[in-house]
Amino acid sequence: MVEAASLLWLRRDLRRADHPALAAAAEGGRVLPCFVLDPDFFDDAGPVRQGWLAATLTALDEAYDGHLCLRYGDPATVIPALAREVGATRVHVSTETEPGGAARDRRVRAALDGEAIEWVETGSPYAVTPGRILNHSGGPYRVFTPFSRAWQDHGWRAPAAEPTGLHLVTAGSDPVAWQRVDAALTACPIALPPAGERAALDRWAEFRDEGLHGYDGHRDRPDLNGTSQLSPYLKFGVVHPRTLLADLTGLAGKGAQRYVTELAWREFYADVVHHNPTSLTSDLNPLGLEYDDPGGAFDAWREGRTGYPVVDAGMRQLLARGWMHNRVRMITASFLTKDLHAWWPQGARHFLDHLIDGDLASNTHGWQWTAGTGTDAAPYFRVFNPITQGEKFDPDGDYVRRYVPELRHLPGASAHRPWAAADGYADGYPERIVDHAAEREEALARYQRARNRP
DNA sequence: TTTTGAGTTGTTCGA
DNA sequence: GTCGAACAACTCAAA
Repeated sequence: MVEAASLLWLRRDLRRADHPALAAAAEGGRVLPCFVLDPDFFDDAGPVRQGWLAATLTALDEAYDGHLCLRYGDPATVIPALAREVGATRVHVSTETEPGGAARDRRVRAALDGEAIEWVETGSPYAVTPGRILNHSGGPYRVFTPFSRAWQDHGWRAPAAEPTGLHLVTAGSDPVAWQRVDAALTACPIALPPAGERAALDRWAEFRDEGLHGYDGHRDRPDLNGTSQLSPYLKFGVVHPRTLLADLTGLAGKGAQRYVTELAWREFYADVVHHNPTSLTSDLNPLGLEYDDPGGAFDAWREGRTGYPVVDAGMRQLLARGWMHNRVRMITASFLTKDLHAWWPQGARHFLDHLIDGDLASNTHGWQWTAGTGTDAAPYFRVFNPITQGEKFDPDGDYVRRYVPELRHLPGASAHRPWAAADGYADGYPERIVDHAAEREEALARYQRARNRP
């Protein structure tokens, strides 16, 4: 057993490069990098999210040259015990801003209190740590565009330099913990993207050099491969947004500007959650709408058999890939909230259970935006039409046919209207479970009633 | 303090 | 088929 001056407790910063907490830890002597499989987070995560974390941890251990110490248990017990075990006098972390993680950190700090072990926070998963961007009245922004301007004006630090003279040490991992990781890899029901930092940076370089130019025009097209596909890496901090922003700074063009704006959305929603933690589970702006329990219709939505092709393609893409195109996330979310009249947390939970990029703040507030309860006082009349949205953003029907084999016999855009084709239902595609025009009227009527209620 | 302009991503209808 | 107007009222941000 080699003693370590510091633990580097990794959480949403599972990388080596551009890592301020690693740099800070390295300055103080030998470093033990560790990760805690927290049953509160891990055990109920579902096989897809567990699988992606497991693959990421396996790659992380390689990135740290096999030095990653993995333990299973409550961090409030595990971290102080590990620090004692290796004689560490400091625990270095990146600041956790999400309410659940922040509460966990408070418990761990309390457990370290009597131990003469210092807690050091350096950096966060964001270019600008949530809470730093304030409006002229000193309060938080609740509208995206002014936030985005203020965030860009504020700017961010350059990427952290690679620490010199880094000396990593090893401590025994909990064998049960690695067994759980291996089991999660085996049990993962979907094909995962390549995990780890090398894969993330390669993906970024490819997108930056080849995809960014067409990003502004293609990002809304689920039939094309026009997005960066970096969200699963950003979720665990395998790549830091500041790394991307540093690359984007010198780049002109609408694609680069648009990509910066998309990163700003991630920061905006983290900021909104920082100032409104209860918005993770309830309406940011309670409207007093009447909601339905969609019952069996919820299962049809979940499994992709609503009879609306682009909705079903999206829901099946989610189950098959652990990922769904952003445009289709909005269409499917609108369908659940406006056509089936469900309360948004029911859908948000399903997304979070199946997305490998499931980010609590972005997912929740994406849903709240669609439902009309979130930021952006949404016009009441914003109800997506799943048919025209499909025809507009999947104009050749390629996306639908890719994920809905029952519609592969329908050419071009006709895949969006099987009811209009003589043989539209020949391969067993289900009939529409609701009439969109009627449910749109119902949704508008509910908004009207909520508005008139005292 | 008051006022003014704006608010990611839409749909439908009628000319 | 294309295009502009209408679709509530409200909240937010900044001058």
